[in-house]
Amino acid sequence: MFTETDCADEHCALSPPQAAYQSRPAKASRTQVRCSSCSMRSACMPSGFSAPDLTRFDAIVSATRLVKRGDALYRTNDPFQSIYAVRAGSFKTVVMHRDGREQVIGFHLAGEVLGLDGVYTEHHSSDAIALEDSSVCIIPYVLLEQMCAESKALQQQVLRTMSGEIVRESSLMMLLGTMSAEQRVANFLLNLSSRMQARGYSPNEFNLRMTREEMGNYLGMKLETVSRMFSKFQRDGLVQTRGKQIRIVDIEALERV
Amino acid sequence: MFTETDCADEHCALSPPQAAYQSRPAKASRTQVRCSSCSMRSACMPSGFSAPDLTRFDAIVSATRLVKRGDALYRTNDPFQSIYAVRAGSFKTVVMHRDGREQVIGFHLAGEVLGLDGVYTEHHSSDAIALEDSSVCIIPYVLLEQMCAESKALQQQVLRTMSGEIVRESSLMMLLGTMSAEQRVANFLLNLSSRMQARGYSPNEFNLRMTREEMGNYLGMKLETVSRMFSKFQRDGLVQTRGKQIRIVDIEALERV
DNA sequence: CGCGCACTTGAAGCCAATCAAATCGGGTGG
DNA sequence: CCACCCGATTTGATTGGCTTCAAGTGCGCG
Repeated sequence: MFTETDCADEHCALSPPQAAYQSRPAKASRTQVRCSSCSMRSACMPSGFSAPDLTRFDAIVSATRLVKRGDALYRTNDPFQSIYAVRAGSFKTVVMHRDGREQVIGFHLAGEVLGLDGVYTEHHSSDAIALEDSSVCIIPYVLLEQMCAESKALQQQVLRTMSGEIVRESSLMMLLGTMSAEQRVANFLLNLSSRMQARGYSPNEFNLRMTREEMGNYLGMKLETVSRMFSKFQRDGLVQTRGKQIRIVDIEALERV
Repeated sequence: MFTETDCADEHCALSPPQAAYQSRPAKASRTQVRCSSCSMRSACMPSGFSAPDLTRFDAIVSATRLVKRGDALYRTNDPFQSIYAVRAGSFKTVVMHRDGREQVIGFHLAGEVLGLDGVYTEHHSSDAIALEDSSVCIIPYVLLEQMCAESKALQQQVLRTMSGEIVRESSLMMLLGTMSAEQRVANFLLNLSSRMQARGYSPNEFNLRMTREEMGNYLGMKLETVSRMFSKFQRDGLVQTRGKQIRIVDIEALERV
């Protein structure tokens, strides 16, 4: 929900280099962006918004921010002020263990929301790192809260989004708690595939924006194991990979794993 | 948040058997219960509620329901109508894999909320099973939504609760993704310990309400492994166990694991 | 061109799962 | 009250899957 994109870019790096990327702390750009004309809108705001709702919402989402590959949108313990919608690019969110090991909580594509973890304590409890040069819409939380009191549709949407995050995390726990390495990787690819499809890309062929290690940190396994599973799927004719390029050859077989 | 208990019972089974337990689908009892006089209130509604807020909230939480040990409060795909606050007793929430393996998503003690997963699709995405004879406060979601539009404090509280659930699940993912069996069990005991303490019980000595298998399904391991870790901690003088009774002897050592 | 980083692949080791058996404990019926 | 039963738990022996360690390859970029 809540994203805006006026550029129909390739969901990879930001399309034209309209401005030099800023380093943190970055000033947000105030170029007029509009949800009403955003190409991510269908992914971002699943219907139900009336025209006046949309107009009001446009008003509070007046800024965007560019985040360079590898940079943080926010970090653990940063004070919570806004949630973000990915306009273009992609992010990972990560929680760190004291010993340095990290668990990737999620990968976030264009049209998805980031930062809801901060509502609880008013501080973020994870790091959000850009996997590529990316841009986000900034949604100041106090304004969102305020608008929720005024618009029933928006309130419902916010609650639904939060609940969706809870459900998403539940199924990741299922994956981490009960599945074999092979099943985890298959599951991961299928999940990415359907999300790519929902964004209008081919579900069978796309680019992985994260490293094997990041996938491993997401799936609860080592990068070598991820690599081995990719090789195995390739041997068995389920996928074809070349580095970060992936082509899903036999989606049904992948589902049966 | 949102629990009520007028009986200061032993956080285990329901205190006096005031009524025969009903089987599902159960009619909710309409005995007058009040958040304002609820012993779980501090755990349930972390301050910030004005007197009028509280009164209004009392009005929508007018019913409770008894759930017998082993029975479901709701099941996956049940239509979502209410969220629940545990008044007395305890629950597990579970998601099932197609092959029958199950992942326990959480254990819920008195004063904790259940059912937020249902907001997303208007159907529950997990089963909630009572670990012992328990009772819950029923909070009809449509009324809650409505009241959220009227009370800023309540709206904030609901959003915070949801966010808290997201954060809680994140740290469980961290556990499942990165920790050894030993660390998982230690972590689990410490977590329970602090929650018992928050409820006014001894943090060092309490009853485990779930079986070894349920702990294993929560921690992503087999019941035998859970048992072995308990034995190991006992050998090393960190805890003493006798069946479901547990006494934490060396909490610092447990934290260092 | 060559450096560094990401990735692949092989071999060995280890932790947790599996299989198996014994014990405990609570509840029941004789 | 006691014998018995069944589920829960503990413990041991073995297996297997994933990690660890190590070496080598591929590739983008300065």
